[in-house]
Amino acid sequence: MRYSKEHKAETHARIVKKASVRLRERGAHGIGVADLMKEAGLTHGGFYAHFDSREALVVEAFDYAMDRSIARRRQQIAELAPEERLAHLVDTYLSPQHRDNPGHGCAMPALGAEIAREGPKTRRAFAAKLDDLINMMAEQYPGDPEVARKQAIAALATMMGTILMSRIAGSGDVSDEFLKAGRDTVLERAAAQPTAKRAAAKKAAKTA
Amino acid sequence: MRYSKEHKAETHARIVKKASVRLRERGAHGIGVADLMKEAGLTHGGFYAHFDSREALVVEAFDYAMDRSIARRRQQIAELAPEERLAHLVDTYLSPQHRDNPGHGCAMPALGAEIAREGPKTRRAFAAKLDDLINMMAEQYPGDPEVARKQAIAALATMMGTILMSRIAGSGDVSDEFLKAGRDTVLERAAAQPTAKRAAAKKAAKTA
DNA sequence: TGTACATCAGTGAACGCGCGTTCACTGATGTAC
DNA sequence: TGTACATCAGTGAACGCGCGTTCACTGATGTAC
Repeated sequence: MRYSKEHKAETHARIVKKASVRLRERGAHGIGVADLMKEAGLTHGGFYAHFDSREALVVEAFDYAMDRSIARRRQQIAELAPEERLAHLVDTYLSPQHRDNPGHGCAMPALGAEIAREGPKTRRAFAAKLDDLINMMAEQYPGDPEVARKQAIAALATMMGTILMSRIAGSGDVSDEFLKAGRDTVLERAAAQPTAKRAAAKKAAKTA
Repeated sequence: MRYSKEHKAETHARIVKKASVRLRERGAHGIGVADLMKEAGLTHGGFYAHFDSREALVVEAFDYAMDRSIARRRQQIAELAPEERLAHLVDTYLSPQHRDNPGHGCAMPALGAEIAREGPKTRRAFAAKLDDLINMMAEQYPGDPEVARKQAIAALATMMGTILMSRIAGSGDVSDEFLKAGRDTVLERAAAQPTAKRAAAKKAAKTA
């Protein structure tokens, strides 16, 4: 072989990584193969030595983006006390930094609508990553796992919707107001959720 | 003139109306000028007698979509008792029908991410429609207008995020679970919100 | 160890296609006389 | 009222451009002898 064993894998990874940023910034249709390759320091012709099609790269880049952001969040909260973790997740997700840097943020609010229009096969791959995200979030809610899952789903929906709205609003006062409303609401709801503990107690009593 | 006075306006409106459906279905980049015109029963050449550019139509079609869905919702709730209105809005927004028919649904979860990437001028037009939506929603929350606005923002964020997630998940059990989690959460928050009345009372006492 | 050959990641020109936009033209109807 | 002209919404061919994809080629390096 021309290059060392890992060379191709490294190049491949570099393309995916750069693409994952640009796709979140510009959308799934917002950037071309030639630009994507130039971003990785290559010319467009070599693209098909790495990917079957442009679409295949989009899927890979999305998966990478989701895996990376979930892993990074897990690392961050691992250092915190359990009761501080949810607040950390919510505060960082609904921060001006996240709003203003879609390229390094959650791929769901950035690409979700475009993903929802893809075929079932592609959508299933994306739904699996959404499930990973829900699971990470559900772990932060104490009590009955079913209730925790429901809370996690609603919390994530609120977070994604808030980021979407705040990005439409730009980055002024109204946009900040949206972020604050989202943060407060998700955290107040987590704090004031009596059903979680009650349901857990009920379930424990039943199974005992 | 060749045609009756209102003829051009009618044609213009027909193009906008059809475009508003297709754009929500396929995304802002998902359909071309020629298809859009064919949809309205015309050929592509006539397009520029009605719009300065493709982009101009996208903005008009989005505005139309938002105005229409807000007006329709207002009509629907006008016939209901005030205490039933919020539940009606939430239930119809988070219904399988809405999830499965983006073409006739809310333009925010369908096009929001693409809109957020446009220039400030375009985005401001869209932000204005988002504000209309927030105002309509806030009217359904009793009590202090500031608190109502905050609740409306969080409720809408949850609703948009839920629709986004449910569309990614497709239309199976998991997707239905998302819709239910969103519905329950928004309505429980509204029911269990003590701050609204307290704040309103406090404000009333202050201004009196 | 040194040499000839095989491999294949990456290059850059080229292709085909679709899309936004332009433009000369049409022809039905309103208007002026 | 009837006739000639002006208007302009709509037509369809054409243009230019960018994009995804293909392909013949390159040349550095691994491998076989």
